[in-house]
Amino acid sequence: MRPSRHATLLEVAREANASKTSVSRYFGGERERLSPSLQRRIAQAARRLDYRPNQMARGLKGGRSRLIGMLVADIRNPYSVAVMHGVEQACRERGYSLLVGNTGNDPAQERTHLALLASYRVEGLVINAAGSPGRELQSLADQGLPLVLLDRWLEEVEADVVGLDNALAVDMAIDHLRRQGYRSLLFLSEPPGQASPRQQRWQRFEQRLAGEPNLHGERRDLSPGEPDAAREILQDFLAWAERPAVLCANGNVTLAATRALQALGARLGEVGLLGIDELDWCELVPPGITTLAQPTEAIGRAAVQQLLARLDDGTPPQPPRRTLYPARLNARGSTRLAAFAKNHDNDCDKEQR
Amino acid sequence: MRPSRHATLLEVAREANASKTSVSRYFGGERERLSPSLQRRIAQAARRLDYRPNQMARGLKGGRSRLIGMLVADIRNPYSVAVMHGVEQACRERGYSLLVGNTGNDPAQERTHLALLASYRVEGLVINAAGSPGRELQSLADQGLPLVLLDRWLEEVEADVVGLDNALAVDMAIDHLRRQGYRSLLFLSEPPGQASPRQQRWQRFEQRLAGEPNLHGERRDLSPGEPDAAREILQDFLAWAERPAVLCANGNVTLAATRALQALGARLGEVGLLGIDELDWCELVPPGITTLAQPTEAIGRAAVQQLLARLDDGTPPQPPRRTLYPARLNARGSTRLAAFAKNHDNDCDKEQR
DNA sequence: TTGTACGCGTTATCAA
DNA sequence: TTGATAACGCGTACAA
Repeated sequence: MRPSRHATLLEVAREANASKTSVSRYFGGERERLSPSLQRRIAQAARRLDYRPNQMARGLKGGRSRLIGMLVADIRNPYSVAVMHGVEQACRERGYSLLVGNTGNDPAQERTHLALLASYRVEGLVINAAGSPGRELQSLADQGLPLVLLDRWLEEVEADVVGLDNALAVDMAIDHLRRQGYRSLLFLSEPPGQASPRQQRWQRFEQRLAGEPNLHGERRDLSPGEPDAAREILQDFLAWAERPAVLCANGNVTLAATRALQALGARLGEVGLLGIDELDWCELVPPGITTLAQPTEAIGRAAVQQLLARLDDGTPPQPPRRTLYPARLNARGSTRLAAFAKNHDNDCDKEQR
Repeated sequence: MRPSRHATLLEVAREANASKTSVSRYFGGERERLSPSLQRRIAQAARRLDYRPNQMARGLKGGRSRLIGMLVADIRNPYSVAVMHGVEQACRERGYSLLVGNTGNDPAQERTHLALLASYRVEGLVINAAGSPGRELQSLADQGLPLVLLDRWLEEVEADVVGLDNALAVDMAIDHLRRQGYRSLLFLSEPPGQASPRQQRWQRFEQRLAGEPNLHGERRDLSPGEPDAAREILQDFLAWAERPAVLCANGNVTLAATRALQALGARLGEVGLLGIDELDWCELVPPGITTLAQPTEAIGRAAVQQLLARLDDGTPPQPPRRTLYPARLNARGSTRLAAFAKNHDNDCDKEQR
């Protein structure tokens, strides 16, 4: 049997002894306009032939594909998946389907996928971009395709942005660590590259530490090529740091840092550890790893909402809009320095809940 | 600007002073048949108008949507995501795009999504089903739509199956635990319900233990409703069991069991712990959790390959085919009873590598 | 090598 | 309330 032999609108019409138009109306949500008997005939015929409207043909005629496209930088990243979950839900609720492309952080694949999604005439695009196919994106935006950038954003593209309030998150992290009594902060990140959230987090960190004479801070990057880099960096850091704590810029870094600290035999808490991004295992590794959780699902839903708002909007294009969400602090054992209080005189501020 | 104003084939043809046919050929992969000058003219015109072929119209004409549909039971399950990654890669490599639906283990949503995917005329369907929309699936299969069932399978549906060799996996688990010196085995699972892999794993477990007089085994189910169930079950188990080990039927269970064991203050290794499904954190929780990893990416790729094989196949329908992959054992500290050898006389067999 | 004409399955417009 | 007909954007015989 070849790919599929589907019944068509016309066949249903014939079977029901009705016209194409009536059948179209029946399935197009205008049943009320048909007489009960006609409705019954069509319903029966459609059931007999196992008819399903062809969304492709629909899209062709009406220009509405009912498709939302999503570009994901790394589908194996729990953050991306969590957001995708929100996107998918919101889409379904509003009657859209989701066409996803995983780009594996490869700009070339990003372009390919972008072209592909465009060719399916998606009505909106949610993008978690790796490289910056800025030109391609802008060209799509110019054609009137609503765009939402997730988390990372590109200055050169005119699009809405939805993501985490990175400055606030870093503030929360620093405040928490300071209150817990840590004094030396290591900001551990992957190379910022083009990825704006990493840059923002680092910038805020730098900025905040300039205003905190009691805190010492530095930043180190984890290049993906060198698996042992984390251990060496942390070894250096622990060698001189007093009341040290590590602030991990994302989930990957938290994983690497946790491994490295374990390899070094460090005790979590005595060495502070706080990660941005919440992960399943964070409360599992004793004594629990403190995290700043992103409201991933809300972010995903907000992205779709933005998209559809633009679609429905008849007014001239609004200026790009930024929707930023606050992180939520999950305080756990890895930042409970007090548990190790020994020779430190008691100069930690109180943790306020 | 309304949704999009796209250039059409016809406009390009006019702009290039050529015919529709030539432009169609240019983009349909028959450039060689056009004279160099014509090619140039078309290329330029297309670029000027930022033309992109409309995949919808293409699909309409040729009956080839170039779309593969995938139904995922739970998109936040790392196993599902890992397989999806393989599926997506394989699709892209063969020029297909992936339309995904997350069903959240809800049969109703499953049906909805199925209808949706069908309406986009996907050329094949990869299904990780929760409930069993058997009738709907069979009806799609009858229409000639190639189906691949992932992991869980439905007896009543005539479709290919790709997944883990569950019997072999359980064998590997039991052999490993026995060799390490464990004698009391607890098979911890979510309620099997319709999900065939859980049933298979449990059946094999039962079967194997019947033939092992030295081993004692039992099974308990973790109902999702009661978060503390795991702790109680394990407490009971540890109260009587000698050289106890827990075999977790999937990643979720491993997570719950690990939490519960920690809450009970049990030491991993002294109490054996082996999970089916590999997860990021498994090597992180000291002393490392032993797992049986599924070759998720291979499974995803195999699913697509099956699908496309059926598509290309002109011969009459072959009987459904099962492709089963072996698991890979990651032996870690959580099953190293030897580390706790004290009063046990040394009757553990040697672990063979 | 290039162009003409028709049909894919659907919706929109208009007329009955 | 119903039906006929013309698009939608593209592929493909077939003819030139």
